[in-house]
Amino acid sequence: MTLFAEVVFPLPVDQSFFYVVPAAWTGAAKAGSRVMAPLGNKVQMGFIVQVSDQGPDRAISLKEIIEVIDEVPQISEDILSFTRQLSAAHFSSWGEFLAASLPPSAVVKTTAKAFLTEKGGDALKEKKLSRDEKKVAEVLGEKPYSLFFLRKKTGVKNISSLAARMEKKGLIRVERETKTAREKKEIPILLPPTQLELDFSVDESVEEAAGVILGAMDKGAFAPFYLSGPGPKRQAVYFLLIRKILACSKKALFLIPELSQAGPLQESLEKGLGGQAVFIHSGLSERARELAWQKIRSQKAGVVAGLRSALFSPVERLGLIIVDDEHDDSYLQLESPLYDARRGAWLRASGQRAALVYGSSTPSVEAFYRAQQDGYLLTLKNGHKPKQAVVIDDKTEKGLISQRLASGLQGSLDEGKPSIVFLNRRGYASFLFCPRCGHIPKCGRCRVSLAYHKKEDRLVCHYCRASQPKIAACPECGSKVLEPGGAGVEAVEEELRRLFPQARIACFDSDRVKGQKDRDKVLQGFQAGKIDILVGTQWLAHQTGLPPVSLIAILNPEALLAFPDFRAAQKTYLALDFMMRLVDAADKRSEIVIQTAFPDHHSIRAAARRDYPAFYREEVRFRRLMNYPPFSCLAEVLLQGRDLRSLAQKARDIAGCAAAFGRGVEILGPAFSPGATVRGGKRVQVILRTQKPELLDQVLRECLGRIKIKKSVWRYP
DNA sequence: AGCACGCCGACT
DNA sequence: GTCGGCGTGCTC
Repeated sequence: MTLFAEVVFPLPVDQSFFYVVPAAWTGAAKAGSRVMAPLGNKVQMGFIVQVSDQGPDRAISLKEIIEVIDEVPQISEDILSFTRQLSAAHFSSWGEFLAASLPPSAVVKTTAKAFLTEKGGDALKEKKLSRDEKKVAEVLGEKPYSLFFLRKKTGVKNISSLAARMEKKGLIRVERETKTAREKKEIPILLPPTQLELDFSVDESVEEAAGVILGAMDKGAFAPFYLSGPGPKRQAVYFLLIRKILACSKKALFLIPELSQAGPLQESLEKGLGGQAVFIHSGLSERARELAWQKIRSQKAGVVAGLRSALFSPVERLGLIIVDDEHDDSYLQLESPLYDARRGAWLRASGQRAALVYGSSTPSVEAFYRAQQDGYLLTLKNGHKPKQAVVIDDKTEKGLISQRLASGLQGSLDEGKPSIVFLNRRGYASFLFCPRCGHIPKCGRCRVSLAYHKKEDRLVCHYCRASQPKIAACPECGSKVLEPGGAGVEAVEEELRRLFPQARIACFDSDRVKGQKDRDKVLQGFQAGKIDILVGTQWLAHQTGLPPVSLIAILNPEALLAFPDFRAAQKTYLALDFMMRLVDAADKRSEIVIQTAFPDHHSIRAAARRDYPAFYREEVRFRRLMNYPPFSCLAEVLLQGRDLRSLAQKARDIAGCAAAFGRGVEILGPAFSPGATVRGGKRVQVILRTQKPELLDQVLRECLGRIKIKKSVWRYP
């Protein structure tokens, strides 16, 4: 009897492949085993996901598996089933998810090394080679290189096909070898100076919430919860739950969205649980990562904490998954394999009959609503009211920095305390305009206004990053003056220097701060008190190791409201809340100033008062009125491609397919996606909306199953 | 992802 | 006319 294996590969391909299992391997070939199998003209590592005596439905000639690597399957049933569901939910590669659940050493990669042949050497001497061939031959003349380095050294874009052509001609020889991941340098987490743990008391609301969850955990069934309340109180609940998990020798996963919050958690996990906790993050060295994985796989880690990818840790006897700061969109992985770790946590917890606890002090509207409706919301008492912000109406002020803010900054300077000024706009001005004819220089490709960067004296397109020298005169009417509009961080920095010539001011944006070195230099300088005022974009707020400061100023947060996204208000609220957290709560004289043209918008007003319920009430009203999630189901389908014509055709195919479902499916678009051009490709978006989630599932499966194109799908709720 | 095949502009 | 650029499609 012939045995067949269905195999998936860690490639960005949402598809499985069938192979014949040779007699020699029939014993070892099991679902979850790693195999080496021929794919195209290479041998690739893949994962068996199913073994059966039935081949595929369609008649295709099958190849044989070359080798079954594992005697015992490396991937457990649980992980197999979890990743299959996750992949189906996101139209994302199953094989890539499986690779994510293995230590780097277990992911076999094939690398190609190129050697110059004698014939190639002769051809180089005799100058018989084309421009690119010559480059390759010259580089390989020194010594053999991998294709990866060959591309770097020669700058030839399509190096693999060139190498293949040269190999055919006998100019070079390409040897393939299987390799495990290469060594990486360790990046330590910058710990912020120890902050006072306010309000860590276990009050009755903490005990009550923990009691409810513990009760559900005792039953050993899947149970979701949403823990709404201040951070320290949530932390207290989490630790009660974890202690219980460890007591009955089960395991817990603890997810956080970003490294910037990792420091304190890592500390308290290590302090509180000793050797039981493993923290995995992107900064770990290969060796440290390997050790962590060994500890997880030998089931010695009671708690695995980390960012979204920790979700794939192969822990058995999983009893609890914590997803803290649920509102944070860092739970979305935007590169292949695409997924939403919040949805993933739900799938994994329900598959392994574990308790699931989402937590946040500023929940996403969709999740909060659902928790309320389905009766799994647990609210923790608010402790000390956090510091509120002073809101200044921009329209009544002249200049970039209001009187009120200037005096606040002066106060901080006088006391020798640090301040941060946020403005989410890079460069000096977001556009230039001609005061005589009103012309605004635009990017030829993206048709958006060009930003002016004064330091480089250039015009830059913030969409496609193309830049050009500043234009001296208006190209329309020849006027010699072009005026800046829409002030950016550079302009704020300039204005601050004018107002406070004696102050030490630095600017933190992606233009000025490039790479780890710059970053550390500025942040360490700020930590050490060598900078009085730090000006930055929102990027600054997401850095690890920022010390609490005595004045936070936020300029024009309303820019975030302009995004064409139904969650714009929520994003604005979250961004404001996030920046405001950096204020030094222990310093009674510290303050937060928000300068805005929309002081009455509900997200700005509520954020300034740190009043999430007020924001939620207003936002839910708006969502209901507009029939947005959570009152409908919405999927954003994003298509990527270089050729606009075929892109548009496929977008229309999808829209047409969805239209066949009739009135129950609302189709918005196709339209160009905000974000326009990415890496030489255009993006087109189709939004589908239904009332019932099952219908949306069905439509997506039907419409996206067959149409082959690089796509990403995000669903709400 | 990697690689082959196929179609268009600038060169021996 | 070819070379080589990129765009499209396939890999069991």
